[in-house]
Amino acid sequence: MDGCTVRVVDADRVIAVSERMPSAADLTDTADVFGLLSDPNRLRLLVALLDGELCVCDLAAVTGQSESAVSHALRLLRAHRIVAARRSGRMAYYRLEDPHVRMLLDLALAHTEHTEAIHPEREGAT
Amino acid sequence: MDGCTVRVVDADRVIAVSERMPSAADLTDTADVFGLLSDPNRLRLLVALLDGELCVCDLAAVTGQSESAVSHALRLLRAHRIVAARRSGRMAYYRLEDPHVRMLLDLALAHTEHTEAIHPEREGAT
DNA sequence: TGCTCATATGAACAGTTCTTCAGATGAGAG
DNA sequence: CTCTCATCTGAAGAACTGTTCATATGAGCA
Repeated sequence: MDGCTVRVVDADRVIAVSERMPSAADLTDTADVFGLLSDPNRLRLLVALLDGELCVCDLAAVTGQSESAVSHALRLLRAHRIVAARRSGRMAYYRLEDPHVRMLLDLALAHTEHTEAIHPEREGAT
Repeated sequence: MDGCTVRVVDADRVIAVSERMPSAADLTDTADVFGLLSDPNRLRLLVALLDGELCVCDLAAVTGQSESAVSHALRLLRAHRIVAARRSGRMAYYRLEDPHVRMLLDLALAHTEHTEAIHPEREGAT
C-alpha cells in the first residue's frame, strides 16, 4: 500500500484523516452522482424536471437537444434512480425522483448564481 | 433552431420551464463544479482537506495516490479556486477554500451513507 | 391488419479526461 | 556553488463519455 515512495510529514494527521475517510464504495458512489450532474445537458433536463414531470419531446424542446440524446440521458439517470418514468399510451413522462439530487441541484445553482457576481473572471483564463 | 423535429405536447409548461432555465453560463459553470467532484480521487483529496490543511505528500499518503497525480489534481482544483495553497519553504500546504463546495461535499456524503442503507444494491456491487 | 407516431436502443465516432513518466523548478543544507 | 528534496509541469497513451445515425419496439388509430 505505501512504504515505498510515500513520505509523510504529519503522521498523526494522516492517520486521523485516513480513519475519517469514507469507504471506497461511498466515495465512488458519491463521485458517480456528481458525475451524473456534471454534464450541462443532463443538468438542463434535471432543472426542467424540478417543476414537475415532462414528456420526452417536451424535455427535448426545453433543453434544445435531440430526442435521442434526451432518451439516452434519461436512461442513464433512470438507471441511477435519479428520475422515474410514468407511461401513458405512447408517451413517457419523467419526473425527478431523488430528493437528495434535488437538494444538490438547488444548492449548486443558487451558489453558482451568487458566485458569478463575486468571481467575474472564471475558468478559461488562468 | 427548432420547428423541424421538435414536437411539443404541453406548450405552456415548455415556455414556463424554458423561462426558469438558468443561463447557459450558469449551467456550464455548475456542471463544471460537479465535474470536479466526480472523480473518486479528487473527492478523497477534498474530504481529506475538510479537517484542515495538509501538504502534498501527506495528501498522497492519505488518498493513496502518487504525488504527481495529487499535484495534477490539486492544480485543477486550484485553478477553479476550490483549494488554495500556502507555501512554507519547499512544502506546499493545501486547504479547502470554497465553502460552497464544502457544503456540497457534506450534503452528498451524508446522503450517500444514508442512501446505501436504503438501496443496498446500487451500481457495481457491494 | 397495417400504418404512424413517441420513445428506446445499439454501434460508432469524436472529444475529453486520467494516469504515468520524465524532467523542470526552486528552496534549504552543507 | 552544488546537491538534495518537495513539488510542479508537459507530453503521451489509455479509458471513458456524449452525440449521432439508423433502426427497433410497441401503442393507438383507421
